[in-house]
Amino acid sequence: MLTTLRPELNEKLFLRDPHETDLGRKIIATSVQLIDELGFELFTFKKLAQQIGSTEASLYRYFENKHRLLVYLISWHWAWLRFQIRFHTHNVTDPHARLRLILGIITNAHRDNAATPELDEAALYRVVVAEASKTYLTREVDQVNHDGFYREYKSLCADITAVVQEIAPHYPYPHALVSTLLESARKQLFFSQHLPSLADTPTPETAKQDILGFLENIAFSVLSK
Amino acid sequence: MLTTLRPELNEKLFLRDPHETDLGRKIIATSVQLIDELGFELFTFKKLAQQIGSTEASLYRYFENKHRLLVYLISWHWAWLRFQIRFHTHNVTDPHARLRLILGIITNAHRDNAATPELDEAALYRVVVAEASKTYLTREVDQVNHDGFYREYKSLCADITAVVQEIAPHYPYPHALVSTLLESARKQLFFSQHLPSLADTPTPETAKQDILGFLENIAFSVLSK
DNA sequence: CTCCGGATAATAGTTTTACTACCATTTATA
DNA sequence: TATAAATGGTAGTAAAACTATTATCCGGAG
Repeated sequence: MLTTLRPELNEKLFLRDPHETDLGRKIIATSVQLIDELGFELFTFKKLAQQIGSTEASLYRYFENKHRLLVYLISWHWAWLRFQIRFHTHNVTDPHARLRLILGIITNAHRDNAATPELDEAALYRVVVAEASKTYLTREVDQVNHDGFYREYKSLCADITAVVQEIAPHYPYPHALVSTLLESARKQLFFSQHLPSLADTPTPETAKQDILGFLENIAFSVLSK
Repeated sequence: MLTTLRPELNEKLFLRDPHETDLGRKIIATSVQLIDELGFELFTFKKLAQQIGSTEASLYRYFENKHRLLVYLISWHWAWLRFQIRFHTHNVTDPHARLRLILGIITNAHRDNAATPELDEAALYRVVVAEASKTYLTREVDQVNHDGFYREYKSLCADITAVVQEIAPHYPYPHALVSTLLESARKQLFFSQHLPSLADTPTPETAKQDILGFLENIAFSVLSK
């Protein structure tokens, strides 16, 4: 099970595989907690090292810098989403039903009963909502992209795009639609928490369900034409 | 004309009004150039001061920090968009035509013939595309929002939402739709330039037109139900 | 005209972050 | 057991983000 939940990420994402060592696993688990708590800007390798009981230099042996660590964590989440999608849509033949399931998974509106022992999955999702855009909103996008660091996200989009194209083979914007749905799922959750006048989520309790309704409405309106 | 193009921004956005002094105007004009060139992370008050021929301490008299300066610049853009929307839809009565015009304006697909003497409007738009999310993806969102720093963006959304509600009074997600369209306009342009597999823009030349088509397709599919 | 007060800008710091070079220790293997 | 390779720890540096202090300008009161 553990192996299944630990997808193979691009090896360039790290200098040394954090899953191989005790310190490495501590880095992953503790950085999620700390970024969730402090936000990415205030998060530093020094604070992380103190929390772990290690030193800055040791952390730099695993990740080139804190941005690469963020890319690793976010990539892990995309790979994990992709795994969940494959798992839950495994024997669903109707593409409409598949897309509906996928939207449920990407809005995190489904209940998550799988165990991820090394990682606080809820904390990671909060980090994804607040910080994921920062993985590519950087001057080094093109370099980072060229090195294949966004492979997980692009694979996830490609998988969902295939479902969209199965539903509507002649729809002209399948890639844009999928990336918009993925981005909007996170952004609307962020807005519902911090800038509610930009969202339509009356109560925080039902926010994820409301967002799911919104995304389903967009997807199926657009694809049913 | 100049006064019209210089909307009243929230006074809390700055410590001293940059439009009142020579140095202030230089800060605005030069910071747009520098952020466009370096990206927000590598942009510093020291570099800006050197470029202007001033000092760090002087800049801190105008803006609390570089993040507040970014919020100011981005707010200026939202206010400017809102002005353009009012100007171009002034005597358009059909809400469908108005929304179509608005989408053209927010994708920057329309030709801009207005003069903005103090500001390189094209450079500012590139900054908006690459950096706007960073104005709210910060630990201080709630504080910054409470101080009214996102007023311009929220007013812009509110104006467009009103048009949406005129078209479809019973559509349940007007706020989410508008913020998604606004966010997607920028993000799809970014993707078309840096992560093209997430967009549907075959050539860079037609990117803005393609994105406009995508957004129109979403908006009118959703609202025509 | 000149002296004074307040506003503005420049100088020269401090603290923190991001990173690096170097040293010590442990572990794996010949 | 010897040794080198891997791992971790120490002690820096350069730059960024701010800040406290000092210098300069500028408009009015005497």
